[in-house]
Amino acid sequence: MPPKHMTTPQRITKQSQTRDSVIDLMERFGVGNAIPSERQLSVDLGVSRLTVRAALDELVREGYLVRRRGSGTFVSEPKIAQELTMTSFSEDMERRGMRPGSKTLSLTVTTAGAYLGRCLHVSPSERIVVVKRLRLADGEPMAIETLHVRESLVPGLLPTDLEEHSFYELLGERYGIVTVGGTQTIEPTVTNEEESSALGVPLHSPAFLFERTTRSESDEIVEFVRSIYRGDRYRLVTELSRRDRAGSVPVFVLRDAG
Amino acid sequence: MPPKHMTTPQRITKQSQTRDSVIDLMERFGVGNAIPSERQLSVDLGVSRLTVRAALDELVREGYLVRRRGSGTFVSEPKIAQELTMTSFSEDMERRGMRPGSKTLSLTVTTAGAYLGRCLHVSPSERIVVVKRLRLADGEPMAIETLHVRESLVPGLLPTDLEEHSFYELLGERYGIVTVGGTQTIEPTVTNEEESSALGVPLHSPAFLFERTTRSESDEIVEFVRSIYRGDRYRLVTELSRRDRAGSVPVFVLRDAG
DNA sequence: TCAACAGAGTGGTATTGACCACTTGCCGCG
DNA sequence: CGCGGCAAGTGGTCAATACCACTCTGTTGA
Repeated sequence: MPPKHMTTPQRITKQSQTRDSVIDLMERFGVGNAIPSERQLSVDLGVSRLTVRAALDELVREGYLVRRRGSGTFVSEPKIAQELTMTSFSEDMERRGMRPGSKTLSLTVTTAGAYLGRCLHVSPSERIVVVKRLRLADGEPMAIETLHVRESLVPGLLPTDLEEHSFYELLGERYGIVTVGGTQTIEPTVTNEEESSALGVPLHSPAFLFERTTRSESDEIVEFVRSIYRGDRYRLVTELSRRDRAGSVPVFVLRDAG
Repeated sequence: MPPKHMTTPQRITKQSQTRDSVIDLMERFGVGNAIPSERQLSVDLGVSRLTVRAALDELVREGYLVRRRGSGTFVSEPKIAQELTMTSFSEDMERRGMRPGSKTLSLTVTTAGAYLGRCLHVSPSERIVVVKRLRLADGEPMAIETLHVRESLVPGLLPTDLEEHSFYELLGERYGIVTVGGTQTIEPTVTNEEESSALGVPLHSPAFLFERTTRSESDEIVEFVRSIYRGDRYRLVTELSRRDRAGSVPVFVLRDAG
């Protein structure tokens, strides 16, 4: 049964190959140094300068490179911040050079009910797996994550599975579900008794409330996640610009303790 | 005395002219309809197709247009949300179709001190104007804004000035200071007694704390603003995507009351 | 010795031309 | 009447080329 609607979300284009080559070069040249000029890259990689520019444009937008007109294109400081994009807690922590941890507080199965049913686009009577996890960075509690997913999507899911793997890895490797996008909302909130004791912060401490729904390739809702992030350890940082051409990407910054 | 370092932040390029033309067309064709094809635009506007594409790329990134391969480029739903970019409260409210308001709570002059001096890149003994304003939308309090700016930059600033004009308009028109960018951080917090009574919310209500420093053309720090936004009326919304090419721009959404 | 200048190199913008993959709707065949 | 396929039109990608404005550096002249 061939897929009727074959989407090619990750087509191999010269631009994406160029992007990857440039990323290699960035590591080789190191932070603060200039990479070869656009014209040079276009010769070396055998693509047109336009293609090189398109690839560099991306990397500049994502903050990996800085252009200086008349001077060159330079590798920028590595961000100690998480882009506010589709990354898992585990991936994020590894990028920061910290040891990610996950402690499953509970794993229960209930029916969706009205609110969850609407979030997940399923019948209110659908059986839903609810997993509550404590997220750790170098052993310190950083966030509480409550995951909601249809039981039929992840049969046989065990609490220990989630302690060793990223949930997105599990979805992709064991269940063959590829996530492609989602919507996330962020609000300020305060911790309740349960959250305070789990996170080790005073009662009613300021915190970020993240709510995220994730979609699969076939545009189905895969999960609904509700996360509480410690407000004393995280902040959002945005570079602003007037009538900007590039479009800055906010980053989610983990602060130093104390 | 000619400026030694003449920057041209807003050069007139064919791309920007094309952008403006397309914005006109968008309004003429209306939401949901397709604008002329890239090839057609390139003929009509007398520019190359790549130039058209570059202009459309921007508008797509900013969410005004949606491309459908093989079909056309369509005007997307107007966002009821504020991009997390360099816009003033007044501009933002007008775009939402609400009546912006501003009530100056206090205007004092002090010395910068250690912390403010660092934020504004001035001596701790520098004289600083501190303005505390209540921001209203259709008469309802939405945020408290505390503005810090060097007195020497804005001589003769009056409380009433700020009730009738956007501060950025004042800076540009009366003082000849053009702002070009800045950095903004966002944290969760709770309201104190003063903030609660001014905003009309219970004590210790969740709120967003925005801190923003703004730079001028000559790369000097112009202002430092600390704002408290009601957490029950605002939320941040982000569209997520895996390995996205476009880079999604988070938006700051004003929720319905109640 | 030092300042001013010229040139090479860089990113920024723009054009023209071409091919591919996809969507859509029309037309003709069964 | 219904269905399939074909063709036109669309956005997506890429090449080769040209010129501009800016930065930096090395040379030259005072």
